[in-house]
Amino acid sequence: MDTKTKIVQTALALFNEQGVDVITVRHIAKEMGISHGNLCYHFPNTDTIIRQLYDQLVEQLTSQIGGVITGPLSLNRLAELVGEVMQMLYDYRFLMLDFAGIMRRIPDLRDKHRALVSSRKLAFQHILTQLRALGKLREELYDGHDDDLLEQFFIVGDFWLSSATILYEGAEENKIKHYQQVFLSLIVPCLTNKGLTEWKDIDRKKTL
Amino acid sequence: MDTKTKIVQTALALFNEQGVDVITVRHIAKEMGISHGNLCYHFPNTDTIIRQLYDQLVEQLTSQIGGVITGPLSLNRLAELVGEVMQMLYDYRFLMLDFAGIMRRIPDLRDKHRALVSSRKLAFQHILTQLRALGKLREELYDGHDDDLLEQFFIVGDFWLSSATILYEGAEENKIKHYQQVFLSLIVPCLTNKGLTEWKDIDRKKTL
DNA sequence: ATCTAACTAGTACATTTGTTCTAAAACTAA
DNA sequence: TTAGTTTTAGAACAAATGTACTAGTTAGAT
Repeated sequence: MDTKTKIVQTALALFNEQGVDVITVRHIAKEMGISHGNLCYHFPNTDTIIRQLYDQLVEQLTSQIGGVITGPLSLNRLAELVGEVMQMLYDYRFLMLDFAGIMRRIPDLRDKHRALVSSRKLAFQHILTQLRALGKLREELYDGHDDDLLEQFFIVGDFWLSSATILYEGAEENKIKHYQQVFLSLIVPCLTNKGLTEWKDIDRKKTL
Repeated sequence: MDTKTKIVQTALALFNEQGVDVITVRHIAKEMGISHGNLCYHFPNTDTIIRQLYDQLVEQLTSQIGGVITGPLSLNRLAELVGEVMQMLYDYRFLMLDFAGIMRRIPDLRDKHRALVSSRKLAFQHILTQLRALGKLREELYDGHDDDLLEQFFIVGDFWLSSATILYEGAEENKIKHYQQVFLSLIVPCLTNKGLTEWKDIDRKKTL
């Protein structure tokens, strides 16, 4: 395999295991069994690697989300999407666990992320209107509630992993499913009776 | 003022301004105009200072929350409580912005925080039952929805500041109020018509 | 007045980290 | 082959940091 991609992969693993703040180029080089001089030839510092990893994640996310908002939408499909996105975030969990710190240290990423959020915001808005058109979502409870809901999506979506490392005590393999449920329960109280029945139906099927 | 408390205060200011990860005992000492040897006499390292600051915050929080759950509860009082707690978290924002990292580095704090969360969980559960008894809160939409709601509280409550540093673009003095609104909007879709009218009434009064 | 403990300044040292440089090795194209 | 480019290893250096130590100073108790 290409040294460059191998560096990125090794870095990802180490970041996820030990945290992005304690891993240096020397650690990564040692883990790979190459000299750190060599590593610095490809990536002068860890921030460059982080940038690369972030780009990878964003690429995966946008293609995934983009695929969904074009197709037909059901609550079931929405639930699947959330699960898939969360799995991706989990694969790059080092980013999510130091989000604020990384974004402060690397301003490029902050700007890039804002762009990503804008696109995600549009996607979610699209989903809300579509659900409402299908009679599954209640009307806004007050002016601007949709915006508040979107913000909730972003906070829970970006920081469920941080919260999990502190509070979650269940089995690791159920973690994503658990927080998928927490995320989706943001929207459940906003469903109409029609939407709610559909939702409970999904739930029933899954537990079978 | 006591040197010890002055160290803690200076550290808090520097942590909040520049981030907990870039501030060392030498920085704090320099800012205070004392030798870092002296500072290390009082606090051998920054982690000890962080521990102290965390304890301060927890003390403030518990006394605040404890005061509320004993008294009579209205949605208005709940909104006030959320605002007050958020103000406290803002005063110690360095903690919230590196939450996962700090908790990983200082395991004592993680345990302490879990205890805090347990008590907060009870407090919130208490609030939910009380609101429901007063006919302001809808029944659970599905079995376990209250638990999901509590988790949402904790994620939004602990990480609104992190999200804000990345996404919030409004005026600094409106920040807390904005996220107070986002937090409270978690519960609004779960209100009964009675609760909703009361809620809108608060809103109307505030905007007057 | 004196003794003791608390406090403070400053020094010193080992590690770590980011960064740069040199030179050797491997590879590629003509 | 050969010339040039890319890749690699390793050394070297400055700056920062955690930690420990020494030696003064202060303040309060007896």
